[in-house]
Amino acid sequence: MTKLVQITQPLREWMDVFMHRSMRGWAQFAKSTGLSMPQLSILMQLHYKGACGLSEISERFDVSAAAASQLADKLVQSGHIERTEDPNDRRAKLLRLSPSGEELVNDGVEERYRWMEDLSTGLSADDRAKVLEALTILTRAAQQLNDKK
Amino acid sequence: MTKLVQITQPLREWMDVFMHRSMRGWAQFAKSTGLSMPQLSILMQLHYKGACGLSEISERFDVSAAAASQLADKLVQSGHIERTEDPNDRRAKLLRLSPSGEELVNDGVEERYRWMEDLSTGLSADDRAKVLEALTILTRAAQQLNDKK
DNA sequence: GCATAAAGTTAAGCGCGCTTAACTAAAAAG
DNA sequence: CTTTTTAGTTAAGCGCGCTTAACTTTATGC
Repeated sequence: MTKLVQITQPLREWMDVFMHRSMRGWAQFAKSTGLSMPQLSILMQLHYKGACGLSEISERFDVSAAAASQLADKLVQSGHIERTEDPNDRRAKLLRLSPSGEELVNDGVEERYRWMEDLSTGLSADDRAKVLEALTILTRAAQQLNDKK
Repeated sequence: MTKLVQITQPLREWMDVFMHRSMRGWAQFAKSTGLSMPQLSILMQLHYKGACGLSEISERFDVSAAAASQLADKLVQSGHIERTEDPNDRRAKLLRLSPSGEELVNDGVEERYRWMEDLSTGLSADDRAKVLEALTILTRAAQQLNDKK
């Protein structure tokens, strides 16, 4: 237990800093692009998980099919996504990022990365190596935790 | 430059995992409490930065004074914050978390922490020590970066 | 002391995200 | 081959967050 107590404090401090930073950052980015958070979330989803149908959007974001359809509509109209027919199922539509949508998400993600990269470039080579190793450990642990559940 | 290239990849992977996780988590938490994200953000603010006036809310969230006032209204009505007079300036109001508001934010924060603590408890003592050290380094670096700007 | 600035409130109005309900069309099940 | 399920759309309606505009009250600057 003493080990856990020891690690708890730094863990929490880091999470506070990082969560604050990234949430603020995304909110600002959304505002700067004129997108709402739900719209931006859909773009992010398509970026990270690839093209999918509307029902998948509706499920992952826990909203009605109608809501998903309407959100997608706006994103099509603003040119950020493309809605094509699914060749395997003529009921379904395939949503995918348009080139401009892809660029937009990339810009947002890059902006977010930049802060952390600035952080790491200010470190000594030694510290940077430690951070690198720790993040690799954490990322792997997160994947394992995800797989289990 | 090779050092930077080396660290870039793990940094980005970790950020992807962590940002995803925390954003999803907060969105779900907001939904479960019946609060909107703007409302929750104000509660978080009061939690981390302490009581403040409406003008400060309006400034930090980049919304009009009217918007801030109305949001505060709802939070008062739902019992999450208290709006009292500022003894030093009779124009100003002081917003602070009510006990129930404090509890709500704490619950949300705890929930967020838990994931990361679960992550770290799955690690070997050795890895945990490395993570601990790295996060301490990063937190300090973040504070320095903040101070500079 | 008087004009100006600052803090907050209230009201009208707009777009958005969301829901339910009613619908079309295609796939799956029997 | 008919019934049921699944994917998606459209329309009506609601609450919310936000803005501008008009206003009150208190503090500040000259």
